Amino acid sequence: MTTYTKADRAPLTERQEARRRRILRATTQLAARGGYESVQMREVAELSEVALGTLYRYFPSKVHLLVATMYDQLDQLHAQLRRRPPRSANSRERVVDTLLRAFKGMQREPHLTEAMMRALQFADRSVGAEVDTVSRETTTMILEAISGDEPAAEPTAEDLAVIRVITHTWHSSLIAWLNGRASIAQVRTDIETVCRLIPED
Amino acid sequence: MTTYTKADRAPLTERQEARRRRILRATTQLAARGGYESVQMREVAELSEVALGTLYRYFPSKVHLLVATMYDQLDQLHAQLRRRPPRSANSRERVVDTLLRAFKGMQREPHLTEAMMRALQFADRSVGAEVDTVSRETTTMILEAISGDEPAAEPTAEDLAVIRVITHTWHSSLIAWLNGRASIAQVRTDIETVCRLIPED
DNA sequence: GCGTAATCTAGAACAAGTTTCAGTAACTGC
DNA sequence: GCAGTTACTGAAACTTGTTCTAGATTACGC
Repeated sequence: MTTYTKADRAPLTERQEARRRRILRATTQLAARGGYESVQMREVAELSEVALGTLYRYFPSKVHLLVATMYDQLDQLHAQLRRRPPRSANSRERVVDTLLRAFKGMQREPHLTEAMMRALQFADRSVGAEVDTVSRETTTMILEAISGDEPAAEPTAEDLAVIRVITHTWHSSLIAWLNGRASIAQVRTDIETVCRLIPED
Repeated sequence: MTTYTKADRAPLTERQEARRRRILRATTQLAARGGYESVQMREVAELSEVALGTLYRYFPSKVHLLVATMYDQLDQLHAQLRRRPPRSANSRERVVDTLLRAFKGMQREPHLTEAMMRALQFADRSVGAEVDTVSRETTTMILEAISGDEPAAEPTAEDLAVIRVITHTWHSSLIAWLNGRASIAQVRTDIETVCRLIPED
């Protein structure tokens, strides 16, 4: 069993780590207030007390910054899920529970969610690595929900395909809700619908 | 049965209609050449021989412009599908065929696809109406594939949920491919996987 | 501690989306 | 066919993401 370490990055000095945290905190704060367009690079720099150039050295674009923020938030969610994992009897239910719980959290900070999701969807090739990181973390979370207490078998290609489809639905559906094109009930329905792809156990 | 008319817009004079066409053509051209970032509003204006202000009168933002382009392309695809509809025996297969055929078309113009898809995913509330239009058209296409030659029954809420999930997967999967994060085979797999939600008939 | 290289700062400069405005052209109702 | 309104043009201005520069600061090997 591997330990879950932070994503590998070039090693940072303490002050650098602190700067990085300040930047992410400022981003979260601004995003929570007004969503994607309220995250303005100059404001992030000012609020985190860092020069604009430095901000760009840490995160090479606004999208990188927001995807990193997403990873950060996802990490917190993941930790929370490990503390109190869903307790339903079958894997399908556990996945639905997991996603609905995540959704509930996101409803509490719709602007923040919007900012992160927009960035994630808008990301192009240059953000590939970071998006993959988020994607892997999401996959892990769903896999853990599927396995429950069990030893967590190696996922098959089929499993991974299903998880990809679930993730796709999860993201698009969330965006539709954030844009007022889908109701909360619809998001829930979509999640339940797509989770029917998980074989009963 | 309702006739399939063009999306309703304020009535335009002939020259206005011509301007609109020129703009969309220019957009398609630029997008096909270099994708989302090559569609620059000043260039679109110049290429379509229209003042920048006029461009903005017709399409209030770059995203509006690209979503309108998407609708336009979708319309052509739809017409083509009506001429030569998929002939498979069951609805599930027909939907898979439809989406794979669309995918094949998109592989021919990856930059154009990228531009339209990025815009569609990035669109916020202000583009809600236009995105809905695209969404309805897509839904119609999938519904027609499901019904085949049959009279096309009124879709149930369940049908619509499945179609939403399919559409979500379709879009996200395409984006992942365009960004080099998924292979063509993966897109195909994802489509086949999500289509298992369509009940056998 | 000292010299050197990497990092950080403040601020200007640049790029592309969007807005604005004064003047001209095209349509509409009569 | 004309008056009045609406639409179009060309150009400048404004906004925000991104890049660049010169000088100050910090980290690091010795």
